[in-house]
Amino acid sequence: MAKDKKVTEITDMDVDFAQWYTDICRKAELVEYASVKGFTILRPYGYAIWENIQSIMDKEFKKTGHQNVAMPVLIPESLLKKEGELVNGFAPEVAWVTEGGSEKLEERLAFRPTSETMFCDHWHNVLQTYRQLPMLYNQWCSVIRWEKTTRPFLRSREFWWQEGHTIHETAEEAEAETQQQLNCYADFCKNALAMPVVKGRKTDKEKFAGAEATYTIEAMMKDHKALQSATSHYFGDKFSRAYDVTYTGRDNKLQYPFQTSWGSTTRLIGAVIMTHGDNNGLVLPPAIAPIQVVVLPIAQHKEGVLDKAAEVVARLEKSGIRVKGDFSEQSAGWKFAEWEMKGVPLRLELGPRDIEAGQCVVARRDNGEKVTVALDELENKIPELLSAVHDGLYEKALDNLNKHTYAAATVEEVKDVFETKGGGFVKTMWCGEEECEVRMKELAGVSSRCMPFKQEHLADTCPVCGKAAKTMVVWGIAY
RNA sequence: CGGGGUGUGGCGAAGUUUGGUAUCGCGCUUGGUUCGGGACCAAGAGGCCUCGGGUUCGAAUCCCGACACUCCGACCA
Repeated sequence: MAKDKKVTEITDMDVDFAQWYTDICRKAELVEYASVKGFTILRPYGYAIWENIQSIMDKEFKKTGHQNVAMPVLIPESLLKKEGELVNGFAPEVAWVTEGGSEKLEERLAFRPTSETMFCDHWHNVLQTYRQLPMLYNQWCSVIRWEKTTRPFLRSREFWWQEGHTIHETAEEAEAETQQQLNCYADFCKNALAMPVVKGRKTDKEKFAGAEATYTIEAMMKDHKALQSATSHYFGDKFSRAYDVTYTGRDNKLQYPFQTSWGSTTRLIGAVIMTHGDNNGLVLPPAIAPIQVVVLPIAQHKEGVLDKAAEVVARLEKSGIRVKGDFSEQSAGWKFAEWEMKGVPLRLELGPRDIEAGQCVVARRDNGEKVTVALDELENKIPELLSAVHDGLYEKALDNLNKHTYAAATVEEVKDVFETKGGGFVKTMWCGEEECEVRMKELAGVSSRCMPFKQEHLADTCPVCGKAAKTMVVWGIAY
């Protein structure tokens, strides 16, 4: 294997990408399997990543006027069934409660797979006047969907997420909210996760059950597969009508509000693993890394080393950096490998020679580069280096996305990308017919990821049927 | 849900074909020597062999069943 392979606990990604992914999830101590199939335990290190994601995102939501609420976990069957499309979409994966204590329940209760119905029921009760609009709600919770095959973070029967639900006076306002939140996600991916995404609209076939329009951000993983990383839905007044959510409008007439919902999940952690990870393990963007800098004393038995290292930790902590000193008895080499596997962005080495020279060695996790930093300048240099790691990660991810995005004019060309070029995103024109979308899946094995907002005119005709093309679609193999 | 693979101390495996006292490496504990890329020596601890039935004097091993994990499809955040 390559010389830079230093962690042997992790299967190489080029040998077995799926195994590599699972190895990271387990060996970096992010998750552990629970005793029920498809349920996972988020361990302290994994949960800390999620907490960082939550705290950054939550602040963004609040900046635009959203408020957090908590809805019940159980939904009565009758309530869930009021909107036909949503029920049909989720029916195969709903888990039910049928007993309470020793009593059989009169009516089955669904574990929430998503909470549109609960929000609508609540709004039905509390909404009176246009003066209360818009209502901009969000909740952080877990939901249950009885998936058939499961993988940590990517697909599990319970997952943690945030679901935003809003109602508005006008369709335009609701549409704008949908776009605003999609952009919020895309910005988050870029600024916090160092992950570029393609923004676009889902085709009718791929959109959320019951939505009028679904918008998505799609990211490309290191194996060139697509990962839907967040979605934002516009519902029109469909749910309002189904759940009888009404208010008295400015015209003193009864009106139905226009609704949106938008969500992102712990899947984002899976996205980070597969966007930045390497053969030595996890690589975390600094913004969400539970530990941004690990301080490793070298020859720590020697006089003064541990004291100096503790001093460095305290100074960095004081300047607001998430820092940990590893003063355990393990050898230096072992610690290097361990913290590399856990994806810590910066490693700060401090040995007797450094102390004498008034400096330390800082190694970047993203590219392995080592630089010598004067101890006096730590408070300035460490944030600079963290920011450099972020940029380095983003550049690399963007390069991966660009290098594996193709344009195709025929079905054969689409197939060729997946058969000989190792896959990626393929842009083609499309007539807009679902029949052609299905046919593309049959012929080339790809599904439509989205119709990007950034449209290009690649050709005049649909590569499947040859009729006049309406829009450009991006195809890929999805997780 | 269809098709493969796997299940043995915390982790990774050998043993299963041909039934006969449960093995190895890592990790863990204690002591010592080490310490700038996964150190070494010594002594220890730890296992209803995934679970449930069956066959047998005797089952990790053979038979039946269940469950879990995993990979490839279909479905989905």
